[in-house]
Amino acid sequence: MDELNQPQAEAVAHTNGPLLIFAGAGSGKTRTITYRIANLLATHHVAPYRILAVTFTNKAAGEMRARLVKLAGEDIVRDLWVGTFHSICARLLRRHAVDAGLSPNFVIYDDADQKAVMSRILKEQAIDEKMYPPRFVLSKIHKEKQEAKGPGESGRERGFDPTLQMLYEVYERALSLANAVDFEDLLLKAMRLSEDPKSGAARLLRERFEHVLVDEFQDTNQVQYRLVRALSARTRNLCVVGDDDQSIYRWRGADVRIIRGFQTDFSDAKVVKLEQNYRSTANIVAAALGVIEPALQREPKELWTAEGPGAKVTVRYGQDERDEAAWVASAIQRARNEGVDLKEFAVFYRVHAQSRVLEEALRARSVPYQIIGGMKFFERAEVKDVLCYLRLLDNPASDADLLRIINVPTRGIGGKTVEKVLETAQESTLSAYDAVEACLTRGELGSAAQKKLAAFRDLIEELRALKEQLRPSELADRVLELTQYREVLRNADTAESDARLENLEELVGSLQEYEQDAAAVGEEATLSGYLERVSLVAAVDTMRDVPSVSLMTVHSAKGLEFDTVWLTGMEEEVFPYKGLDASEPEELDEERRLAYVAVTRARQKLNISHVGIRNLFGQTRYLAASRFLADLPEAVIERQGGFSPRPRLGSFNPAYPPSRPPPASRYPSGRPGALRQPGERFVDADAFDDVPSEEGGVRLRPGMKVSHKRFGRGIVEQVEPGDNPKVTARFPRFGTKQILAEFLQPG
DNA sequence: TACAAGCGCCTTTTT
DNA sequence: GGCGCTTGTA
Repeated sequence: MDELNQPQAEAVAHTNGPLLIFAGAGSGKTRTITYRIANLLATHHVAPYRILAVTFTNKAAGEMRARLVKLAGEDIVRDLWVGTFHSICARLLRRHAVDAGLSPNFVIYDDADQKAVMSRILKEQAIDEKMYPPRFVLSKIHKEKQEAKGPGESGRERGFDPTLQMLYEVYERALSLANAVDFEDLLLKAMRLSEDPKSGAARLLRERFEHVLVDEFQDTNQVQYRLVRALSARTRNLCVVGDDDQSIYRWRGADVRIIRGFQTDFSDAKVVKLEQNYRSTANIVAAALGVIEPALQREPKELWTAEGPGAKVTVRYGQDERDEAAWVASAIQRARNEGVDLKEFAVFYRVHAQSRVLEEALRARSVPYQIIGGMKFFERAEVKDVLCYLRLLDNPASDADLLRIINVPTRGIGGKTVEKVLETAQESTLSAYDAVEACLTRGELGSAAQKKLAAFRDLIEELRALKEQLRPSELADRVLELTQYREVLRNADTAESDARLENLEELVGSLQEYEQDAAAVGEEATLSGYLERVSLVAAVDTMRDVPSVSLMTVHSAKGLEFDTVWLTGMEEEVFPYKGLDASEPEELDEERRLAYVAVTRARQKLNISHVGIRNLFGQTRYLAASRFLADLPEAVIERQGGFSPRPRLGSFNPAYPPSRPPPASRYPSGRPGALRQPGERFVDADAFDDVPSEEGGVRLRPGMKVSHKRFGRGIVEQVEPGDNPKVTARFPRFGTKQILAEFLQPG
């Protein structure tokens, strides 16, 4: 215990009653929590299954477990409850499903599933999607759920018109019929269950835990707060750890006032402040404080460090995003040539859309990188398809899954037939799958449709029978066989269909891995268990421990640290992000906190960059330096490439003109079609020299990478010259296609 | 019914 | 620049 400083030791030793730990960035928070738990286990002999520790990501949970194994031993750690809010809630709900109004095999609908459900509802209710975009409706509903408001409780005074009200009700009914929950439901249902004064299950829950610990407490929402309060109500041993300066999930319902008001709710709470930073150099800490201090509201505290100043923070002004990417990538390449481990490098940006240019620059220099977030493995079309089969087998009531795979791979069941099935489901309040059966019995379909639908029903029934006898991974394998998914891809026989096949084999592999994990902790490997695990992976959970640079959004970077960090895109409208509501100063504060999180991730060296012109979302914009840069203390920074504090909109700062005007192709909206003449930019029919043309366009030839609006990236196989050149190209998700060259972009 | 093409829409951050 | 819905054709 003598390795801990004074406040850390206090936080470990205070084992009775509410405890609030304000843990500044880099103040040894994880270490403190780990020691605290170890102390509870070893000194106070608390049974491990009576300790609940909530972390923000599965990765953080894994790391905490790993540390505890060293301190307390594997056998003990196995019985601890460690996990994210969502995974803990899912676990509790499976145990007490009936009390929560679910069956234990409930399915978790992700964003795409939820949107599909809502789109269908809008169609059924004949509501114009333009007036009520599914995403908008869902965001309204989620907001209600985050504040524990049911469909009956969101009146007009909360900005809920009767239509929204109705949609909320119908959506809830649809999920309930499908035995499905969304992310908010996991929390809300667990909270309702644990608060229920009458239910026996609730009493069990409330008596279950002796100690409850919550990490990243500044990012909890009302429902999560009520849940942990209920779970710790008996002993009041609730330990919360967080830093209000790092609260960055307001848009997801997180309420920074919860941590700030904790002492009001628990007037006897012991408060400990960890303010010594052990992570970063003094210059970086000074930069971080410069960024956070102007925030309107903060809990009073001061981060300090005993470290030396270290290198200055580099602030670089660049011409455009390509220039920025080249700067980042070549610096990383140099460091790599000197033998530095790329694992210690990270590049941050505000939005995912900024990653592409960085990727290209890194790839051009053969620098290995990994992108955290963006398109996940489990969101790939073929992987999601097979998961939907598995989900349907696990829970046939799940309409969203049935609708996705009823004609995948294509088996001749068209829109008409599906419509008929849905009508039947609607009329008789059946699940879509039951409605399939009903349609077949009634025999109102044409004979071809009847036959095909019956074949589908037989397929699902056969698989359902197999489900009882096989392990999940074996079942997945049978799905690939019996649906002919594998066969269809094999027949396509392109490099890309091979890639899809590989993804599917990887999916089967991930099921096997799950079975091994389950065996290791002595649990039964169930399909539900696997599907739940897949639904609740965070972006950082997929981060691999390999020697490569990590690219991620600042949000994903929370809780991580690296020796060297590049913080890119520090411009007004990008960071702070433009869509901010000017009437809400709290939103600007949150952007500021986000910048603070970014800066405090770096241990040794921080590089910040901003540019004058940026292409984002297909628009070219002239950007001023982020206001947050002006808050960096001049003494700790060194500038490169000059500085443009506030260029006027639409003009360059005369001191730093770009060396060449942006190419015309950068103005898609201003000059549509200027470079879009078929044959001019993309294809030269008679000469296949790979000489880039003046405009930066490239001639197409076999073997070249191209991208298509719908099919994504692919490879050119053949080019058919002519006035209207045609190209045969292969696309990973769609196979080989013949496409007019004008619809292809190189790269 | 399947597929290619056309068109309009959006566009933060994520469990 | 990407996605999903609609339209036209085989």
